[in-house]
Order: sequence, then C-alpha cells, then structure tokens
Amino acid sequence: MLNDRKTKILEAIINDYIATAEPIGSRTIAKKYDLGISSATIRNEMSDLEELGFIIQPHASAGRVPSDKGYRMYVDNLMREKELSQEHTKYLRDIVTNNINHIDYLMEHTAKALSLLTNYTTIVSEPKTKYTIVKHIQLIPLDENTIISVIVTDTKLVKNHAIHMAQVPDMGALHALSGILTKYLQNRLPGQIDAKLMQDIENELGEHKALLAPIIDAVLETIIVERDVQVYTSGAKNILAFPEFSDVDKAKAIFEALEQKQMLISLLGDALELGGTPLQILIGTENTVQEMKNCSIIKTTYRYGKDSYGTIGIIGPTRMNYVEVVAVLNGIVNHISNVIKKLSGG
Amino acid sequence: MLNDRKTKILEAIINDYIATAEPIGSRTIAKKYDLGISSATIRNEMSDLEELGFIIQPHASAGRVPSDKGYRMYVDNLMREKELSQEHTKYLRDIVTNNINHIDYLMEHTAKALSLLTNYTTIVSEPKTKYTIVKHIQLIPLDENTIISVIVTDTKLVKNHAIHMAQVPDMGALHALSGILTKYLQNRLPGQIDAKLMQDIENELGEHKALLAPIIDAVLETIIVERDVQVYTSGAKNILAFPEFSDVDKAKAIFEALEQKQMLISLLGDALELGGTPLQILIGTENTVQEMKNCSIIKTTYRYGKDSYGTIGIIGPTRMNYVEVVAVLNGIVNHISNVIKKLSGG
DNA sequence: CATTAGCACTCACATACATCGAGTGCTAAC
DNA sequence: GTTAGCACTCGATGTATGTGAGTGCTAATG
Repeated sequence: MLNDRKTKILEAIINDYIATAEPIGSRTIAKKYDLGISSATIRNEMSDLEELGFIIQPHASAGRVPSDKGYRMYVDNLMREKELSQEHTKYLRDIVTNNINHIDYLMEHTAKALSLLTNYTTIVSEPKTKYTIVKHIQLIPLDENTIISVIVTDTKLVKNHAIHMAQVPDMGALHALSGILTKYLQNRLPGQIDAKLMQDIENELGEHKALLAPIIDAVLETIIVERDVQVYTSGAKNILAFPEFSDVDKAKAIFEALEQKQMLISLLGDALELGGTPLQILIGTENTVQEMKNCSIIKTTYRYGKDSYGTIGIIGPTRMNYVEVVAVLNGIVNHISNVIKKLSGG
Repeated sequence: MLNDRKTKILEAIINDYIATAEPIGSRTIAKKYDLGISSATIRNEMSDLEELGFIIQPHASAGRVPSDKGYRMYVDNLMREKELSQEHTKYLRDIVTNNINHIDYLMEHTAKALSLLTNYTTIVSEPKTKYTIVKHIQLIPLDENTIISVIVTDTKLVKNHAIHMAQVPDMGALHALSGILTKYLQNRLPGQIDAKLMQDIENELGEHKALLAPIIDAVLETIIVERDVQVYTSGAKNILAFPEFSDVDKAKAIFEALEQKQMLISLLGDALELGGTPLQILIGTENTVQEMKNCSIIKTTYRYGKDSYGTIGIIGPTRMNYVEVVAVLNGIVNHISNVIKKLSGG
C-alpha cells in the first residue's frame, strides 16, 4: 500500500488526467493541489510511483499518465462513491417506469439514456433465464393461407412466427389446436421434447398434424435463448469525442468491434452467472478484446423478474469518469429491479 | 447537352474520382484513357466543363473534382446499369428467403448484408400501410396478475403488451374476452373508435370492463403506426474508411445525424407516397440534411405485402459507386417483393 | 482552325531546421 | 527529508525552402 502522500499525488494525477487527457507534470500538481510540498518533492514521489507501475511517462520530457494498474488502485481504494443527482435519478426512473412492460423499448431507451447521461457508449443485453419455458401457445389466423403462432414464455418474452399453409383451419379448430399444443409443450425444457411426446401430439392433432413441425421449430427457437440474445448499443459516436481516438484508424477499430454482436456478448459476460455479483470494472487490458485495450468497461447485471438477468455495460476510454458511471449504473439497475419487484411481487 | 468528347472526359473524371478520391489532372486522363487527344486539349475541355459547372477545382494548381451537378449528369445520362453478380444475387436471395417471416430479422439482416456488399451505410425502414387494421386480439395469461395482450394486424405486425391487474380472469373468460374485443375492434380505423363503440364494448365486457382501457391503449398504439416506425441502420463504421471523413469532426457530424431516428425517417421519405416510384438518387445538397451535404443517398421502396411499403437507403460520400449500389438495391427489392408475392399470393 | 508543344506560374505538401517550453533527473544546500 | 537550481530532453510549433502535380496561356503546327 502507498503512503498518504503518494496516494494523494496519484489521485491528483488521475483526476486531472480524467478531466484533461493531458499528461500531468509535477509543477501542475504543486500549483493546483495544495499539498504543502514543492514540485521537486512531487517529482521524487512521482518517480517512485512510476517505478511501482502506477503511472507512466509517455516520453522523457512529458508529464505522467496513469497506468492500468494506477486506475485499478484508484477504483479499488481511492474512488469515493457518489450519489446520483436528483434530476438524473428522476430522469432514469421515468425511463424505466414508462417502458417496463416492453422489454425492447426498455432496453433501447435505457441504452440511449445512459449514453446521454454519461457521454460514453452503452451496451445492454436482453434479460435471460437459465431455462426459459413456454407458458402459452396461441395460433391466430391472418389470411387464407397464413397463421401466426404466438409463443409466450415465463419471462414475458413473446415471439411470433408466420406459418404458411395451403388452407388455414377455421377459428374454432385453431383455438382447439392452441389448447392442445399448450397442454403438451407448456413447462417443458428443450431436452424433454422427445419422440414419444411428438407422437402423442401428432395423434391428438389428427388431420392438422402438418402444423406440428413448424410449431415445434418455433418453440425450440424461442426457448433455446442463445439463438438470439438481443444486444442494444447506443452512443457509439461518443467515442469520436475523445482525443485518444482522434486518430480515425483507432476509432474505426472500436466501431468494428462494437458492430460484432458476438464480441459484445462475450464482453458483457454471462448475466446469469454474474447475476448475484456486484458491479464490475474492467480496466484496459483486463478485458480480453484486443481492440478495446485502451478502453474500460463498467458493467453490472439487472434483475428482470424471477431468475431473469441481463447486463448493462458502459464503455469509454480508460480515463473514463468511473465515479459518475458507477453512480449512474447503480441507479438504473436499482430502478429496474424495484419496478419489476413492485409489479410482479417478486 | 455536352459533346461527345466532353462527355467522355467528364466520365473519366468521375470514374477516376470515385475510385481514388484524388483530384484528376489533364495528364492523368491523357495517359490513362486512350482518347486520342493531348493533355493540352483536355485542359481546354476541362476549363469548359468547369465553366459549365460540372467539375470544380479545389485550388488553383490542383486537378478537377466532380461537382454535384457533374454527378447528376453522370447519374442521369452517363451511368450504365449493371447486373448484380450471380454470387451476390444468391447471397441476397438467401438472406431474404431465410428471414421473410420475421420482419425484424429481415430488416436487420438486409441492412447488414447491404452494408457488407456495398461498404456504405444502410438504413432500412419498416414497411407500413396507410391504414393498419387489427385482425385479431388475443389475451394470454402469464401469471397471477399479468396478462399479455397480443395484437395482430393485417400487415403481419404482431405487438404485445403486458397488462397488470389484481386478479387475472381464468382461461375461459380470457378467451371469451379475446373474442369480444376482436369482434368489435377488428377492421377499425383509429377514427372509428368512438364513444358509442366504447360503450358497447364496455357493456359486453361486464365485470371485466377494467380491461378495456389498457387494451384500447394497446390497440391504438399498434395501429397508429407513426408511433414507432422502426429504422435499422448498419455499417455506420464504413464512413470512417473514406478519406473525405478522415477529419474526426466531419465523421462525428455524420454519426450524430445517423443516430437521430427522426432525421433518418425524413431522409428516407414516406414509403407509401414513394411506393410506386422507382429508385431515387439524392446527390450532395439535393438532400436537405445539413450534415449530409457531402453525402449522397440512393433509396428505393420495397413492397412487403398488399399496400405495405418500406424504404431502403444507402448513404455514402457523393463520390460513391452509384452503379454498384443501384444494382444491389434493385436486386434486394426485387427479391423481397417476389418472395412476398409468392407467399401471400398477392 | 482545332490541336498541341512548351513554358511560366501556382500552390499544397514535404523536408529541414531553429526555437520554445513543459517537464524531468540530479546535485547541492538548507 | 525537502527544496532550489540547473542542465538536459523532446514534442510541438513556426519558418524557410524545395518539389511536383497541375494549370493557363501562347505560339507553332498539320
């Protein structure tokens, strides 16, 4: 651990660098922060801090810049948590309450709001449960040769598929078929849909057994959630505002990464496994994505109903405003969890 | 109209500039294109072309660059349409056939495919009809105090809303209620939902009349399509690859514009009114968005079922490859219309 | 008389070089 | 242990100069 004075100096460097993106020199610290010591003393301390790996000198005659290790120290020990302002709290709560019933709107607006408040890039992943199960299947006629299958899961996920056929059964038959399908497929895990079950359904469907295959496909597609975890991104353009990405090539690398859904998913990590753990901060090379080695990501999981978790992450340069982002993230996650709890009773 | 030689020179300048983004000089043309005239003659002709406004000299000792008027001439008179390669045709057709039943996947994958093929930015707007009408309303129980309302429209749009209540009616009641709601609200335009109709429904709903308000809200939200025209964007990062945007500030301006949904919608225009018209090309300042004055947009409408149209636009620098983009756009639009026609028989 | 060779001229861009200043490390004095 | 002082480093900035692609104009040419 560092002595008090070194700590203060490191903190000063980090705060200044977060604000200005310019290397900080000893004289600047001496003038700006009233530590009661001269620039020469600060120079000595900075030399030590560099030897310890907390700060880096970009070139011989420049000031110092925090290293990943420096930020890590800051985040773990120096940073004080901040309360979100009343105004922002209200803003986020309104977003959540207005959109809580539409998971897609909620995610879209949440992502947008967070990137607006923080001026960084936000990614949000759809909530998932370990095992999604079907609660209800409904067949709805659309026209002479199309029916829509609507599948509702326990996670309020509603998926619909169009099924084309020569002649659509009448309303009554469709309703009966919906009942049969729901009865057999309700509460099943994918592994439990076996040949015997299929045979049973087919028998009961009778003349309409041609419907079975497309429905089963639709059900499997719906409950095997990995199939399409939605990820929402917002505020990618904010990247361009930071001097560290004023080189177009660097900016381009980040943008390419951000358009790769698979990369985003792995960056956010598995919300289910992270479910319980608190907010996480990955600094620079601590995340494994090569293109993101100059970025930090702060992420946390939110609870959206029983056993259902999603992840929200905010990406910015390593010199991002950790305090602010942590406050905003904690705020939004609490709002979502609270509103959901109030609605569903747990 | 220009004489043959001027035309050839203008064409050479435009082709070269599209390929290289560098101003073209008279010597370059003389060497590269075998026009049988010397650079001096070309200089004279270029001087005329500049006077006529088709090309511009960025500064006194530079070559020439096409003006918006030059591109307009090229697009209207010089450009030859190109067939899309077999490989790309197949690629696009597969995208369409694999996703045709999921309008959201279709749009997402179409946008992605187009930006991949063209290396420009793609925006796609959801198909709409002038008047969306409700075909079916279904209430589905989710848990003790939540039901899901599923609203299916004639455009295969399926929207769902969660409705929270103290005590959810049983399955049978929900089914009956679905029938009543469908009966009254089916085939209505928003303007036709008046006080009298509401009263009729309320009477028939009896003890469940508390359901009416949220359902009506959901229906209105669904059929008043302006409420949320979805717009999908893909390949924004491609902007960064063009030297005309190597200045980060210019790139940033474009990105900000691209994140404004309202701007995109107005840029694409009203698909319904454009429905019949062929592909459109807006060059540079011909579009009204200030930030896009160095960009061209090529857009066209696709037909997604009866009276249902959406728009696809591709945005690039004014020196974009018009020939290629036109071929790709015509290709995808035909695929979508054809597949839809085959499926729905009209 | 349209075309072209030739030439002086222009101007963005690159290169070289001097200067400046923020910042450092080291030493010696306090 | 702290600090004043100083020589030193090196990126950034400014200035001069050269280079080359490109032009417009003029006079010669078939």
